[in-house]
Amino acid sequence: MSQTERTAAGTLRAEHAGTEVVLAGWVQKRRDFGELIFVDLRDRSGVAQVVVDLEQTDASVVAAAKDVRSEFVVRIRGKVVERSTEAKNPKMATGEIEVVASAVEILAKADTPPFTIEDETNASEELRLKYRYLDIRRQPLTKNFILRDKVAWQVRDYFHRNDFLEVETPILTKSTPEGARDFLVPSRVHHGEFYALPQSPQLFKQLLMVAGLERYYQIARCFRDEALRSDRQLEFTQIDVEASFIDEEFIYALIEGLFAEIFPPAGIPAPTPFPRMTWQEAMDRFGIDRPDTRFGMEISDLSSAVDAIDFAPFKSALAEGGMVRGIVAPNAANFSRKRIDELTEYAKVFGATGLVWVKFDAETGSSIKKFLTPSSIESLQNALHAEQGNIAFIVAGKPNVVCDALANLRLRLGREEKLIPDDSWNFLWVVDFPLLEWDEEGKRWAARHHPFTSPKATDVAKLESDPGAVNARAYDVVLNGLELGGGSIRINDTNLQSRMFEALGIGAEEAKSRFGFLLDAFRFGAPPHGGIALGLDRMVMLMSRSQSIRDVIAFPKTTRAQCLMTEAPSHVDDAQLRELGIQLRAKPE
RNA sequence: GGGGUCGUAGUUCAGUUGGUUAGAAUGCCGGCCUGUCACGCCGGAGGUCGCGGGUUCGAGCCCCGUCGGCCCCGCCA
Repeated sequence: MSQTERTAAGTLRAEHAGTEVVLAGWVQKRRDFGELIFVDLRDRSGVAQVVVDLEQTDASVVAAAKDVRSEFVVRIRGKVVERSTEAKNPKMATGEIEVVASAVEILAKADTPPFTIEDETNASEELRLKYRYLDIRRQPLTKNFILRDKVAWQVRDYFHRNDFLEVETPILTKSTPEGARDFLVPSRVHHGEFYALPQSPQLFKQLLMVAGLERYYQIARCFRDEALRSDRQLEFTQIDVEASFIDEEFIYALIEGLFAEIFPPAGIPAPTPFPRMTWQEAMDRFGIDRPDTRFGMEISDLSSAVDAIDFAPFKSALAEGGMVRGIVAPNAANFSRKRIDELTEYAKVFGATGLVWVKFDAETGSSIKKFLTPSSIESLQNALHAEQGNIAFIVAGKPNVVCDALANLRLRLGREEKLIPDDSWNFLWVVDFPLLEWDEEGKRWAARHHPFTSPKATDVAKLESDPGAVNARAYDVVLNGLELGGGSIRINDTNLQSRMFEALGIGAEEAKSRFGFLLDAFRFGAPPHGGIALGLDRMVMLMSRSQSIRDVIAFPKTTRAQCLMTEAPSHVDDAQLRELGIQLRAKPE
């Protein structure tokens, strides 16, 4: 048999009947009837049934098929035949046909796999991660990587057509303590000094604009030494984009154009232009900067409606500059005391001190019933736009706690009450982010996006007088409440950049030591520029309907930041450490 | 750093108030079988109950610690 001649098993259809094919792949399953043996053969494209029949071939072929076991690697020559009507299997893509074998060759034997290689395996994720190469043999994962490749290809094609250059930026670079924790790499040549792995190619892509490349993109690996989640890994991939002589509208149109090409083939319509919402509106209506607009249950402000309610937590929240806000769910009857208690615990996770509830029905039940009067109930109901039979949940406290708790309650209730329509996809631009946010711990203003984000021209004057009121030329693109990416128009004026650093409490010296190379570059003619970075992993996760980012990354880490297959991270030889000038010290405490 | 949850044949799980020999399904191995595709039938092998300590006459079960998977808060955008 030829070593390379092959037909993809999963592509065989009735129209191929009569052709002679060579299949090579893994044995999905053997069904042995003695002198008649069925072998399901799997390759990357799918599975096809092979028949080894003593009536149609000689005994040596049947004997070879007898030796075959699950996951053996085999090469089979045979003829594609259409199955008889009763023998067709509508559950298989290749179920119209089968391959009658004339030769069976075992290319490699295999131990019994630790879990069954089937679409619906019940193996634990722990086991699947240890034997990741076996997990990827399963069609659902194989398909994810085929999809990921397709998306990456479409991205490159799209940006290429739009005159963007893909440029690689360093993996070994300079630590910039702002933002996430850096991964550090010790320098052998320079004892005591370290490279950092990039959290994103941010500074490099701006330098490429100064370099005059005008339009840059990169499918770039990024590294952040932070806690892992179902949608976060230590290393992840961004579609990183930057362009010169452009404005926000260019970015919106560019990304909408990209999404309109890559999402619809995955069954996700992306009608353009996408709606836009200001950050303030998102926070007021949804309590979060990445609202899921697939359902209502919007947040209502109750600050004046609770004026007449003599309930101490409301009074103190408002007196201390906080807020009282609430959301309304239908079907108050669905909410038992037990369930309300669970929701209260849930609200506390986000820092709420309590959760007030009010059922608007014949005899208004409420956790604060003794503080309510008919008129205060009426004003609450009006402010909440609640109807009879509804239940309201109210949180009082600091603005960020109230928003956080209500936003998460809303999402949970939306899911539990089945208010989120299936197969609905809402793209959204969130715009007009604040430039700065107050860092309570550091007692200073911090950049919400990063220090190179441009303030809105109309707000520049307030940079010193009222930093919190300055809006940024920053934007996020959101799908169904998940942030797909974000970016900004950058500062290209050295004077404005200095004022920004000052607002951030970064002195000239510090700015020079940390970002000197960028500031130097900007003195030599920086074009107006801006860009965006999109989370490729999250996009593929949504397109593949995966529940976890791990399902779209070939070799992911566990939530404890380990690779169960390679057992990384691991100890290294003392000799390696010595060469790097590194001595380990005891863990603190 | 914190909270929750899980850990028992290869795998997925059951295992009563602490009780004598830890079960099931599936997979695996052997035999039979010419139309299966969750093949069927007969037979068989397979256990450090995550790990370490403790309580007890006796621990899979109770207590303490520890390791690991997942989810969440903090963190991260």
